[in-house]
Amino acid sequence: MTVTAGEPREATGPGGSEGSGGPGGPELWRMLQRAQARITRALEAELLLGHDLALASYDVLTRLAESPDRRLRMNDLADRVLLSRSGLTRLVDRLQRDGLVEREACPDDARGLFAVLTDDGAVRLAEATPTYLRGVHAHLLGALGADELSRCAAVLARLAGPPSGEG
Amino acid sequence: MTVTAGEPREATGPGGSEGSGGPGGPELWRMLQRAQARITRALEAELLLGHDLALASYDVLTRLAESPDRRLRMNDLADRVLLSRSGLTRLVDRLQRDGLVEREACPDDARGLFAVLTDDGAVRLAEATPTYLRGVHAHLLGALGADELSRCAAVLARLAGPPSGEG
DNA sequence: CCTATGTAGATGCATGTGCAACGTTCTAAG
DNA sequence: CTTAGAACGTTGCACATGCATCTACATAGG
Repeated sequence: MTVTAGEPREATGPGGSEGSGGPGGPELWRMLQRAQARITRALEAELLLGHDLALASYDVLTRLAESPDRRLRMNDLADRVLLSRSGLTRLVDRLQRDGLVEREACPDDARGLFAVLTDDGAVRLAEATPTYLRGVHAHLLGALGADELSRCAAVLARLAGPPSGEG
Repeated sequence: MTVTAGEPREATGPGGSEGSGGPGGPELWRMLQRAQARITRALEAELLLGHDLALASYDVLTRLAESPDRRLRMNDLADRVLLSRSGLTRLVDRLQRDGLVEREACPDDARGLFAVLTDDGAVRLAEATPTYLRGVHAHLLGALGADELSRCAAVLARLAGPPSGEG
């Protein structure tokens, strides 16, 4: 058995315009990973530097702000934020320590908890949002054309699966 | 890095919907994150389940296998693998514990180390590669058309920045 | 030779993450 | 009412990650 079972020996490189033949798969995936990591790090650094806010925290705050009554069940929040349940528990712990979020029991279901955006959290989010938006434009949109943008949106929508961002 | 004086568009305050005017920016970024996370988790789970190999480990093994003499300086490897220096140190530690990789001093530079793919590591990589490829096809290519694929490749190549996979 | 600056990796520490297990509460079945 | 099973959220544990720091080596300048 050879080591290179299905590995593309040597790709044509980033400029190669091969649309079929196979090497597109893993290579595309690598690039997707790289792109995501690059943008994530840039955004995280800018947010952290300017507002002491991690990207995940910003996401939580945003989701909460988007939701009616600024509140969301932990479970739903976890889905939107792309974190495990335990991960969200810890993150909300931290946010609560910082006074950006509160936990509130919901009367309907005694085992359910709401994460509620506090006033302080809303302010912090409002302060950080311009930085976030600026970062997204600089790192994502800056490298894209308008047509590519819409195309990617369609493709990514399929890859991202269930939206889970709509309420 | 200088944050160019971009136009913050609309810094929607708390409660406002950020998407008004164009769903392109943050929404696209959200989808990119979701897509990457989704595929990463699926791949990681499959690789872990079938071969006791984390995705990062698989990446390291692959990079090593692609390189001449199956070896790479730690620094170069860290760039390719999208990990910090310390992160790579720990990962190679684990890989070395498992006998998949070895460290070798290089004669040119006494402070430099090569990470070398062992025979065992090559076997393990060969075993895992079909799973990996299958996963990429299932989760990435399965949702894409051929034309979308090449388009995305071009876009992502730009977003991913320097290839850093080429010598 | 000796010192100063830069580079390659490794390590201490703090943090973040997920899995598995747990307690609690809701729902269904008897 | 009692019991079984499922769902919500939290916690114990191990692990992975990054930043700042540290050691060892390399290179430039005296």
